[in-house]
Amino acid sequence: MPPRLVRKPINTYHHGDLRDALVQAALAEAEQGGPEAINLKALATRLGVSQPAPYRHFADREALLEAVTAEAFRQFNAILRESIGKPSKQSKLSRLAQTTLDFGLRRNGIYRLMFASRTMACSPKGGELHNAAMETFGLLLEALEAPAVGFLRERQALKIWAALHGVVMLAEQGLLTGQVAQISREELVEEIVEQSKLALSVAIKAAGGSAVAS
Amino acid sequence: MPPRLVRKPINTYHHGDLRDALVQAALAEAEQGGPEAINLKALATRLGVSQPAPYRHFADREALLEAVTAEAFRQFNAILRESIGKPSKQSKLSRLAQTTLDFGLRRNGIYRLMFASRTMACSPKGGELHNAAMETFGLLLEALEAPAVGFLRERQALKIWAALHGVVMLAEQGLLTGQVAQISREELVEEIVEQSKLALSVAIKAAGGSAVAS
DNA sequence: GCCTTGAAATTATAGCCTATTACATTCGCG
DNA sequence: CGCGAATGTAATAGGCTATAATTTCAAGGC
Repeated sequence: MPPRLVRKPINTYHHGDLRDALVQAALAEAEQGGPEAINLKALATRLGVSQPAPYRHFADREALLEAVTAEAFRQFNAILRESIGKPSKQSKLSRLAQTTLDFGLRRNGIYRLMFASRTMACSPKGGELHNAAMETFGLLLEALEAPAVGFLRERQALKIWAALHGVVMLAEQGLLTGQVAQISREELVEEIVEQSKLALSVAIKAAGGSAVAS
Repeated sequence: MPPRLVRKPINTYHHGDLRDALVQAALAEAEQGGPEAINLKALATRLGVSQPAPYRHFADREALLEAVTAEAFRQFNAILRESIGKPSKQSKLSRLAQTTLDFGLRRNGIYRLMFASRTMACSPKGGELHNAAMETFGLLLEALEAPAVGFLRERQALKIWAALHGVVMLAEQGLLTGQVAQISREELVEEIVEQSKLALSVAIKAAGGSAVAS
């Protein structure tokens, strides 16, 4: 990304930084209502420009969504990175997992934009968005401190990712309520983390102790 | 559901069974393109009625989506029930899990309608849709053949559900590809199942052998 | 058999949103 | 200064949801 220069709107005709303003405003909008809450007309009006103005910067609504999603990933990855960076009694994986849960619920609209929208599903495999998501996965992999690299570790990381993602999505859909017990989401995530660590160490031993890397 | 009577469209003015026809047509549409592919105008035209005709049977688009989602759950639950019913070398849980994966990918549009749409998220807790989803969870609970009932079993079932759901969603988003290895989704699901069964038996032992039903 | 009644569908229309086209304004570089 | 590219506006088309007023039809009571 070329650093977009920010100019003051001296005269009202040219906004000065409409592109970024649109992305930020759309992100704020999506935070509450998710992808479907992003309305180009409303955004343009709010930013004080005419309705077609956004089309100077984005080919269509979908293009704006992509830019917003990219920005969302930037923020999310930064938050994750910070969470596994700071020293703590808990393990890196546990911190990353809890941070993901918190983000996924608190900022659910943005989370859905990143992990449950057509924008991502339709994004090509080598593209910016896919790479951003792979960076997220990379952080999870990093947080999964384990002697083994390669297959075993990566498979376990994928399983953790899936479980974590599933908890967030089910919780948001109101489906994480057991019939017998009320179960705390944080506890559930913690169990997933512990269970996964255990399973990985067992798998490593089974694969032959120090003969790691696949 | 009152059994809706099916009449022959002798004269073209009255369709005769528009409500059901709409649900079925919408379900077919969603199968490919998901919830957002459901277009009342197009459905009406295809069924040979005017655009406003659907509003005789559904208050708005959302109401149709709810009916379609309910029908989807009916089908999904029936398929799951069948999968754990038939005798097999594999465990019930394994069969249910693989069936879910298959359904979630093959009929992804419908799956998203059930588990990743605003329709479900906005549906009230005691309502038809929520109950249908709880029935799905009940089948998972049933498939998780374990001596323990209560907390332990339910928590483990929720973790499995989340992991399974996560695998389907991530796979659909094209995010289930590791950096090192190509991993089969079926294998991943199988690992989740095995790992979960193991964890449950460990937890039961730790909780005090036969002193089940925490 | 006719006539009332209500369900189901129709035509017409309004409103919102996306998107395009043609025109206007401004920036900044030579 | 002046010109071209970038940015914004006005006008407009097209699609989808939804509502209002009107029409068609089946069914049952008298």
